[in-house]
Amino acid sequence: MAFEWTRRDVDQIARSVLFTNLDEDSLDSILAEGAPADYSRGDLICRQGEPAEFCHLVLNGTVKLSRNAGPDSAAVISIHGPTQSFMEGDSFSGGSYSTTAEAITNCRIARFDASKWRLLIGQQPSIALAMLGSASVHLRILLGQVEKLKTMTASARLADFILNLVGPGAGARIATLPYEKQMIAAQLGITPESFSRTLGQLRSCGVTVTKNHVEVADTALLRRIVSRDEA
Amino acid sequence: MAFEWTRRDVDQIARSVLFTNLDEDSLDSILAEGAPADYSRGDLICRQGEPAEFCHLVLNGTVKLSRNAGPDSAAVISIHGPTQSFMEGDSFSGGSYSTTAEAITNCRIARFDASKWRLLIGQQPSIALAMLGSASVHLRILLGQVEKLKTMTASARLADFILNLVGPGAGARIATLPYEKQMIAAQLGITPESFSRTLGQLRSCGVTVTKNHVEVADTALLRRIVSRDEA
DNA sequence: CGACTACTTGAACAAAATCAAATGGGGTGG
DNA sequence: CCACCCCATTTGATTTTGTTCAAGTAGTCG
Repeated sequence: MAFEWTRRDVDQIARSVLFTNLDEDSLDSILAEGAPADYSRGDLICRQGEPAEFCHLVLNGTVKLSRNAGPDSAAVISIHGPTQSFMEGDSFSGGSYSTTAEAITNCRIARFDASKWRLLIGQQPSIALAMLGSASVHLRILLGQVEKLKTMTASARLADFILNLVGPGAGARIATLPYEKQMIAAQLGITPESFSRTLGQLRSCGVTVTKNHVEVADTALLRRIVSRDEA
Repeated sequence: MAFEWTRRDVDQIARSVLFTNLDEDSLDSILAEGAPADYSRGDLICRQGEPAEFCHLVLNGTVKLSRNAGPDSAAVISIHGPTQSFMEGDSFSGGSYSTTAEAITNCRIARFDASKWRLLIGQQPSIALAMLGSASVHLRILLGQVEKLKTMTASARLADFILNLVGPGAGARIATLPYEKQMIAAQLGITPESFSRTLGQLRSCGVTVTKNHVEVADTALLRRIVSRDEA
C-alpha cells in the first residue's frame, strides 16, 4: 500500500468504538483499504451533499460536524476527537454526506474508501456489528442533544457542558476549554454573546474562566443549575 | 407459535425499513420469534432505563418516544406511526431502553424478543444490514431535529411541520393534525400556549385550523416562513 | 505597528415561557 | 336527556430568556 500507518495510528484505530472487538483479520483488511490524511485548522474534510465516498476516523485533533440549514445559517451537530469515527452511516448507505466536516484544529484523519468498506461489511458480519455499535453511540449522542435543547435553558446547557468537561468527580475541579468559545456556543445552540453573558452568571456559582482555563469551586452547585435551572 | 399474525400485520412488517429487502427465510425466522401486542391510548409500552428486552414495530396507531430529563420535565424525542420500528438499537446493544415509549392512540405493536433477535443478527448478515439502514434513518431524523432546534424559531418549526403534513405539493393544500396539539407542541419543543399563539400568527399567512383540520392557502408562503423566518 | 479575530459589554428588542383565567367540547353519571 | 366534570385549547398579562446591533477591548499574527 502507498500509505504507512504509524504505530500510534493503528493504536487509535483499534481503540475506536467502530473497530474495537474486531478480529485481527478484519482489522488488517480495513487498514489495507484505508489511508491517513492530514488537515489544517479550517479545512473542510467533506461537505454535506457530496457523494459519501469515505468513512472517517479522527486520529488526532478535533473535527466539527455541522449542517447547512439555510444559505447563511449553520448548525453545529457534534464535535469529535481522537478515536471517534464519523460519516460511517453516510458512507455505508451509499448516499451523500448528511453533514459537513471541518477541522477545527490541525488534525490527522483515517479515511476508508466507502465502496471497499461496504464490501468488507458484507463479507465480515463482525464489522456490521461494530458499525451497529457505532451507530448506536451516535444515536445516543443526538438523543441527548435533542433532550437538552428541548428541556434546558442556555445556562443549564452551559453548566452541563462544564460538568462534562471537568469529569465525574465531586467538589472543586479544573479543566481546559477544548476549543474556541464561539464553537462551544454553537454546539450549545446559543450565540457567542449569550455564551459570554451566561458564563458571567455562572461566576456567581463558583465558576471562574480565564482564557481557556476553567475552575469550578463546587460541582454540586453546577449540578443544581443543570436540574433546577437558576441563574 | 402461540400468536397469529394477521395478513395485514405481515404486510406492515414486510413494508418496514427494518425488514424490507429481507429474504423469505429471514423474515420467517423473525415472524416466528415475534408476537403482536395491543395497547390502549396512554399505555406505556416500555420505560427508559428498563432492560431492553424487546425490539418494537408499529403495526397500527401512533407511539411517542420521550426522554425523562428531570423528575418533572420530559422531552418528546420522536413520534412513530405504522411500519416504523423503535428500540432496535437499544435491544440490539443489550443495555437498557434509552427512551420511554407511550401509545398516544390505541395501537398494535409487533414485539421481537431481544435475545433471539440478536441471535438472528449474528446468523444472517442481511438482518444486520437492515438494522444499519434503520439506524441510519433514525440518525437522520435526529440530525434534522437538532438542526431545526438550533436554527429555526418556533414559528418556522411549526410552519415546517405543517408543510410536512400537507406533503410535497405546491399551492393550496389540506391535511389533518395526526394527534393532539399539545403533542405536536412538545415535539416541536414549545409550550402548548406558544403553539396556539404561533398558529394564530400563521393565520395571516393563509393557514386555517379548525379542530384538527388544516387548510393551507399557499405552501409557498409557508416555505418563506421556514427559511426567512417572519411572522 | 497595524490589521484581524476572538471575546466582552451595553442597550434595545424580540421570542417564548410562565402564571392565570376563560372557553369549549366530550363523556359520565344521575 | 341533561348537568356536570374533566381535559384540551385558547387568550391575556407579565416576566424571563436570548438575540440583535453596536461598540469597545484584548490578544495574535503578519
